[in-house]
Amino acid sequence: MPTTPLPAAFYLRDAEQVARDLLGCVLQHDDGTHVVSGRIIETEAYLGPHDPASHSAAGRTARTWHMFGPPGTAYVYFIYGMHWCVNAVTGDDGYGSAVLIRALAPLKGVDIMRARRPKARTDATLCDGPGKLCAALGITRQHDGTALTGGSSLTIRSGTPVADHGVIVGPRVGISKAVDWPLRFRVR
DNA sequence: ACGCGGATGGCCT
DNA sequence: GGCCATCCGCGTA
Repeated sequence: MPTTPLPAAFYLRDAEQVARDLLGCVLQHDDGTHVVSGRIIETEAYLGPHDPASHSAAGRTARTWHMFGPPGTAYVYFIYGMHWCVNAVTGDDGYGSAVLIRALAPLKGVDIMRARRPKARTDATLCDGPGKLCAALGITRQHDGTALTGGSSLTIRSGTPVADHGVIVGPRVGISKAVDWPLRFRVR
């Protein structure tokens, strides 16, 4: 029996809670030829327009359009002229909160990941960064605005739950505002 | 084991 | 024009 994607109701909660609960779940890309997936081991919450570090703080622009979409939407953006990053939109449609997927532990299609990321020296470094995991899974602009809840090639599915004592909470990285807000979650 | 800087391009002011 | 929710390689220990 195939696993089923997490429903929209899962994402219709505070970004902080969704970020915590996404740990242990599985991000999967099935392009029709290959299935590539990984267990989510690091996330960051971006709370909404009132969060200075959130892309939604600048309002709904062409770039940030899908961050304001319905819960369970993929918000994929291009950064530093080189890298893609993927978020899961949370909260009410139009609100503008999301969870950045920061790292995975490879599960399926490791050989495909290695072909897509020939510079990775070990399996552990195939997906241990937001740009790396998008490269390894083949996530690009084509996934921006698609539903993670099914009907698209990119989905998030339930996995092995992570106990509270197995979660490390800390500040978000790579940002210049609200640098002390403890919204980064990582599997120990 | 760190720290630093170049790559590289879209978007907002 | 400047700023990025990054990655990689090279330098110094």
